[in-house]
Amino acid sequence: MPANPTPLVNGEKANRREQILSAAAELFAHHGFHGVGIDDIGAAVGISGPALYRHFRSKDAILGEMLNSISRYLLDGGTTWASRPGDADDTLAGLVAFHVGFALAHPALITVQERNLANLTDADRKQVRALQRQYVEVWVRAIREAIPELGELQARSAAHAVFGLINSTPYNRHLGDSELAELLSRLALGALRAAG
Amino acid sequence: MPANPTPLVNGEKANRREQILSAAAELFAHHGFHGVGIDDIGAAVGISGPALYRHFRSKDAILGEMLNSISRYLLDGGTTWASRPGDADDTLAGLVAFHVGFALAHPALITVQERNLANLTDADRKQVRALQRQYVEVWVRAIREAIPELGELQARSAAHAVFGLINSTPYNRHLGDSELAELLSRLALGALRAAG
DNA sequence: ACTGGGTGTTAGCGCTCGCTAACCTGCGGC
DNA sequence: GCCGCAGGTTAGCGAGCGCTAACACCCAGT
Repeated sequence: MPANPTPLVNGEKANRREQILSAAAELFAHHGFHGVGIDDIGAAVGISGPALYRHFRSKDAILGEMLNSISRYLLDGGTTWASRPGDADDTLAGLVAFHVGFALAHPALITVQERNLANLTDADRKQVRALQRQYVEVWVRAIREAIPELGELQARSAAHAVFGLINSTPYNRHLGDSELAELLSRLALGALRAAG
Repeated sequence: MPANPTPLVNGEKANRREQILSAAAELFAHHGFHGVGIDDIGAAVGISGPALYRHFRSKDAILGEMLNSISRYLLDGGTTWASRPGDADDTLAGLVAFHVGFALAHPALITVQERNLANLTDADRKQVRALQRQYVEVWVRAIREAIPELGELQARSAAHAVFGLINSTPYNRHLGDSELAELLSRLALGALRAAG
């Protein structure tokens, strides 16, 4: 896990840019990119409308920076966990726990990343897609080492399926955080084990 | 499974309304509700713009009818499978297979239903939510009968997680349909079995 | 033959949106 | 004590949106 990587939105004593990103994430998650106006985002951080342009070049740039930093965070964390010493099962369990932790801590970011890729600038989308592809590759390698009977394509499909499973956190607010984390991890690992 | 329930979008020899719903589903899935204009939808079925209002009262009505029919189809199918005679494991496997089949046949509808609930009219959203809640309940009951050591809340969370898993079909186009169906079913059942 | 409903067209209204322009204010550094 | 800039304000532009109005056409039924 990155040591102190741009705090990745926590809404507390963040500076303006981070405040804006945090508020925008929540709004985009609820209403979709096109459903949120520049004025809405401004209002959510106590300034009004065009003041945002002191901090971001455009509305697209807000989404771009948001998705880029999410993808980079996941890739960095995933890479770190994947390169830890330990056997294949532990590595996979570590990856699962890492992803579950993120999805639990930032359901809004999960939602935005899943829904708003298409609203990115071409350049931003290319970057984000590249990062996401690398993250998937990390998972594919880890899965195939832990469950060798899976082929490349099966492992990739399984990875996407497990992302879908874990990324259900936005719809999953009935259980306490730690109990949900436990459950999701068990479901994810159980699914993968059953794939072999 | 409903006998011959409004064909639920297949784009072939459907009548105008169904053609429109099918095209709109694809567009909404790719660009989001607000990212698609009335003219885009018209163009996709070979008519232009305002002609849509001969078939739907408003753009919101298109989305409303789309999500309503999806939810109703799932609930009907789920209820049918759940009330089949057979032991709890078979029932659960049937539900999984039913949902997998739908997600494979209609990835665009899956995407739209996941992303665009918030863009519905208040009245439509209430209806759709009610149908979805009932569908979840069907699953919760089936899960708890097959895996009695799960509590109500755990079963509900597991249901949402499995939906996320199966609904990964839009990102999952590398494997052939039947192989993917097989894999997703195994993953889903494996996850649930591991939850106990 | 005529009529009328069903289905299409184009023009254009009114509104909202992203963004820019022009201006104001508070404050740290010389 | 003044300057300059960071960060805020309001007014308003141009474009695009959903939707309506007004009109045209085809064809089935009498």
